[in-house]
Amino acid sequence: MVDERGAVLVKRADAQRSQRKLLDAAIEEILILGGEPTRDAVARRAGVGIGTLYRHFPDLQSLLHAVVVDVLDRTIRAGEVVLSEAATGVDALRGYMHGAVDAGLGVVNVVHASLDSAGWPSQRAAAQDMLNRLIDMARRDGAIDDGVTATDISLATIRFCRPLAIGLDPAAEQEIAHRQLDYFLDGLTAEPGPKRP
Amino acid sequence: MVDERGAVLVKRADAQRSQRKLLDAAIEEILILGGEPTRDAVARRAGVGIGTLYRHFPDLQSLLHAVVVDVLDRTIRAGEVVLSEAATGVDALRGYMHGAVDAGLGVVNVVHASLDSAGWPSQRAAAQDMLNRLIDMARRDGAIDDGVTATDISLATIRFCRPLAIGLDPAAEQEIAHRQLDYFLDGLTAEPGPKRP
Amino acid sequence: MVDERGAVLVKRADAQRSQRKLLDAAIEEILILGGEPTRDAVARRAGVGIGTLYRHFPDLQSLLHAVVVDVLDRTIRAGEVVLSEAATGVDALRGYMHGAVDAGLGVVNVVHASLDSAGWPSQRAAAQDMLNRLIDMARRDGAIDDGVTATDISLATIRFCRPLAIGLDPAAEQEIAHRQLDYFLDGLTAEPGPKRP
Amino acid sequence: MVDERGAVLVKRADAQRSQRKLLDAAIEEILILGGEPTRDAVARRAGVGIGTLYRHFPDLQSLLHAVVVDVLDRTIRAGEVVLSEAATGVDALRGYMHGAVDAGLGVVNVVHASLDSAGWPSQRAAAQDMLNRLIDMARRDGAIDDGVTATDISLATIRFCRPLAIGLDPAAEQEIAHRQLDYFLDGLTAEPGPKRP
DNA sequence: TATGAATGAGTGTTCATTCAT
DNA sequence: CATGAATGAACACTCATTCAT
Repeated sequence: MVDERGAVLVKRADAQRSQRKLLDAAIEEILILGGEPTRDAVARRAGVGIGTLYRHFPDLQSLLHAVVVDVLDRTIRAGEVVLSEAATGVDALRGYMHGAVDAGLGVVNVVHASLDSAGWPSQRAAAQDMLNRLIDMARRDGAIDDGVTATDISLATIRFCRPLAIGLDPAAEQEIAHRQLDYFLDGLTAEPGPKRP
Repeated sequence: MVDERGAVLVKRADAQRSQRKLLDAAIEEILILGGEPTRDAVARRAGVGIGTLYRHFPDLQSLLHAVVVDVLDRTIRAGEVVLSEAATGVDALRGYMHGAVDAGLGVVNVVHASLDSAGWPSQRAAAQDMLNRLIDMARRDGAIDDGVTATDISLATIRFCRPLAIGLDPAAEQEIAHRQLDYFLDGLTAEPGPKRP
Repeated sequence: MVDERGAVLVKRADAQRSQRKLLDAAIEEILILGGEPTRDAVARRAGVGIGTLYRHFPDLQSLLHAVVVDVLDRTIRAGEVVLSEAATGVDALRGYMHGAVDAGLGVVNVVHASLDSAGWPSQRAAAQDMLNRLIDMARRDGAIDDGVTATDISLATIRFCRPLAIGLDPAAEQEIAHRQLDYFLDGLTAEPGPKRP
Repeated sequence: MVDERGAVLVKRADAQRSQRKLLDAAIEEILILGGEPTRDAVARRAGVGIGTLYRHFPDLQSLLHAVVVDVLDRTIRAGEVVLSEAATGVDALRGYMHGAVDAGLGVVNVVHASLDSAGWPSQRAAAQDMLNRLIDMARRDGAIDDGVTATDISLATIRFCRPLAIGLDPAAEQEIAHRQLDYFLDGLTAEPGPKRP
């Protein structure tokens, strides 16, 4: 954290503060808007000039990318906690997915579309790894079917994190998502029923 | 259908044709864009002037409203068919929801957000009624829990009709939605498991 | 000028008036600025909205192109007059080039750079034709050397129409250009001297 | 060159190096751009911070001024060489003007516009003096008319150094300029023809 | 003194909406 | 009624300039 040129480090602190403010502002805007925010709005909410936003994130891609990385990081950390604390695999799975919905992972989805899938590789790998351990744990308990994959969890998490976009307030969105997720998890851990023809 | 003033009838036919063209154009644009289309694009696709669009749909609300009504009508009709043909309540429920996903009911969601919930009352009632009969049928079979409501079905249908917006092609979107919906329906018809704390 | 649909023709009159105003405004701005004008300035000077400018000239290219065509048209017409009225070939040549400087043909040059050379083909051909007749006439008089080409006249006209860009007022610019042009024409019609090594 | 405070001297050497780098960078940018460069581009090419540029040249004027002085200095030196080596006044005149075109004196013109004419007095005087000696020499040979002034040479040099701005590559620009300049010089040294009415 | 992050005014461009024809 | 030209507010982006480090 410390190198020989003190002045440079001080500068960086300033920039990091701006970046953090911009990131938080972007996330808030995305959650409020339910879509891609305007640059002006992000800068205004962050309390910095529009030029500062452009210095840190020269195009929309880089801003959205940073937002995704930020939210993924938090989600992965939450998943690790769940893994180390949950009594059973099912508990862990439930804990993780509900946690993701709570964490506002939905932000990821809003920005997902515009991003090249090749981005944020380390987060992607870390998430994949964590999910595999989650599923292994649940399988060892005999709780979930062999057909369930990490991708299933991943995509379902994305689905239940997305806003329904029918004008609901955030609280209602959350409540509905959790209720629907409970049914989904019931299905995941139940005897498989008849499938679609 | 016929009155004494021929000219007026001709006008009306013209207007209806314009309206139909605008509606179809709006739906196509929404499906292509995955979001709210520009007025110019809708008018251009419909092959009418922008002024004509504004005459028929003075504001965004009225256009989106008309689109929702149009799509809902088709969905309800599909639900009625399922109701009259399915052997069991569960079959009917599965048939309806998978059908909705296939039917691209997703269009409704895209436009849902901007609409006041008080709109399209007759379609809403009709849909509500149909869903109630669907649920009653399933309950009589003992297939679903008492806690499941028509609103659950409604909101879940919306959820599984939404695009994940992670850059998937439509075919993949559909496949994932159906797979996830199967798990959800399993959960709906299974013994309720542990819920979120 | 008249077709079966009156309404359309009336519309076009409006559009033509706007286009004319925009063209004149663009030329004035270019002459004042000595460079590419801002869209806002052109629209403001023309007394129309910025959107109107974009409707008529969706990009800078099309506006500059239209300006070039407009100015070229006037220059060619002036050249034709000179051709039909001048007593000798040298008079015609002098008359044409001084006339071009007076006419503010310089506008052409400012915008020349950004244009694909393939543009405005008919004006180009007409100008070429007129210049050839001008040169033939001067050659028949024995006034100019065989080495002088239409391209020489063309490029020299451009040169002497360009502003010196040293902060002179338009009147001084014109005076200097005419004075320098006189020397150049003297050289064109004189015995060729020693050339650059 | 040496005073008691070594540190200050070191600073000064640093500053001079920065100034030289900035000047060279500005000239390069102007030659590449064909117009006024952005400050960022100049600083980047010079390899210094934007703040350093502003320290040395607080406003555009001072930067452009320094560029002009720099280029004029070189041109005057070239003129002196021509004066001392040319056999005749006409040769000297031709040599000087063609040399200026070759030297890229055009840079001066690009920046001329924004400068108050009162700037760079010593260079101006030196140039004036040199041109006067050039003209005197040519007059003594009987080669040029009494009407030709130092200002004529000055302004004509500027004219033939300016890019035509019609998308030509630098080589073609140079060739055309030299060719046109030859005709101009022919005119300057010929019997005056009929002038513009 | 050198650096480069922050600022914000200015310009380019789109698009919803109005209105004359 | 249909048409599409005109309008201008909103948003995207650049770049000259200041100032904290």
